[in-house]
Amino acid sequence: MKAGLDKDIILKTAADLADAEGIANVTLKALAEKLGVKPPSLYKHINGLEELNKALMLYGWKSLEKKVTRAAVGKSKEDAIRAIFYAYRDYVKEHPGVFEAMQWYNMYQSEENLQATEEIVAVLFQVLSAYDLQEEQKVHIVRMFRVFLQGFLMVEIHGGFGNPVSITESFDFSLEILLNGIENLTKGKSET
Amino acid sequence: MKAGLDKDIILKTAADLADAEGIANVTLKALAEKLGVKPPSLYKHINGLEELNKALMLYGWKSLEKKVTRAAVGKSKEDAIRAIFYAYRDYVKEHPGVFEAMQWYNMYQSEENLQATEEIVAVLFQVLSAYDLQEEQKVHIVRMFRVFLQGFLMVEIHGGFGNPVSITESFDFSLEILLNGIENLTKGKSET
DNA sequence: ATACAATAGCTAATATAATTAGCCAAAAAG
DNA sequence: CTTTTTGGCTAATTATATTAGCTATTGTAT
Repeated sequence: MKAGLDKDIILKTAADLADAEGIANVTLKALAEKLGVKPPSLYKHINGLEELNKALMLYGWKSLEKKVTRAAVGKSKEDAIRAIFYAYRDYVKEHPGVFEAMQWYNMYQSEENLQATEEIVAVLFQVLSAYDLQEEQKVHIVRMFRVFLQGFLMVEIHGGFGNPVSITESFDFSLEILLNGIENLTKGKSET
Repeated sequence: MKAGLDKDIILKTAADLADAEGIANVTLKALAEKLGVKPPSLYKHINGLEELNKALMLYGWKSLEKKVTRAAVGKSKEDAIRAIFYAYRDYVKEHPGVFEAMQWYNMYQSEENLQATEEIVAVLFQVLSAYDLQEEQKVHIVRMFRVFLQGFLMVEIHGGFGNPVSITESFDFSLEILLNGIENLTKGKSET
């Protein structure tokens, strides 16, 4: 019997599985079972687990980029940045497993990865263009945003914050410090 | 023939292997080979790969804590924080594989992990005690430091920064923004 | 409609790594 | 010197990924 699979269905199912059980539990065995086929059948559509995970990573960056871009439409400066941060966090809470895949492949420097994140970096640069900043400063800021978001959300989705203090408040608190930092950069300039 | 292994030797060897080849390549097969024994022999000293990785994680947090604490001795406020950040980054560059293990297990919320990181969190709180801050603010700040360092270093050791702009400058830039943010918190207070 | 090509599933087999069972010699303890 | 414990081993088991090769179904062109 033909199950009518294709790469897209497999990817979506893998994404669901990852979100529900964690990326470590996305095995070809489990995936095949969920799809009602035997593991070798998957090879007619994908080239193995490695490729599947990469596809998941790319899929994740694309959806995240879409969501983040939409969130920033019609907003500028701090409002835009806040919207982007919240959208990012929302996405990760909805898709923790896909985010894990994004991080996992992030660990290996690769052309694919750079391309996958290129779009989202471009959105950030665009927002930063409203500030009076040097190019290098923008690079630093984008990097700072990136590592903050990745670090924070990675810890959050794995329940790594032990303290009872509100995690959302920590997120907001940190975000305001970062925004303030940017604000002060431009202020410092005009005062000389 | 008895090879004279013990848990400590195994751990150190695993740490070296992790630093040289990445945590994903720390297999019992590779480790056994490096130690000149067969894989099953390792089970006389450790309870499997899972436990070994946990031990590696704990070992990492302990050494990091030692290094970080030493770096902060005799310094206060911003100087202490800068010293801690640099020490942290140094440690990770020296022991990227062990750091991966620390992060990996960080992904699973666990009592062990909370205990392992407790010491280092305590050091940070101690440094922050020199500032006029509320307890909740301190928690936010420690979280912010933590996720920034973890995020930044994870990306850095995996070569994830594509841009030619200096990574050290980005690190310093971000650090100053965080320090500035704390400074402003206390300023805001005294002005009311 | 019918032949035929391509596709998408399958079973069986192979490879790698972790782990367990159970043996045996070396070391340590009395 | 005997006995016990320990730390290595080989052999077997499990789990997953992957490959090889078979076959039925689907789609297509005459």
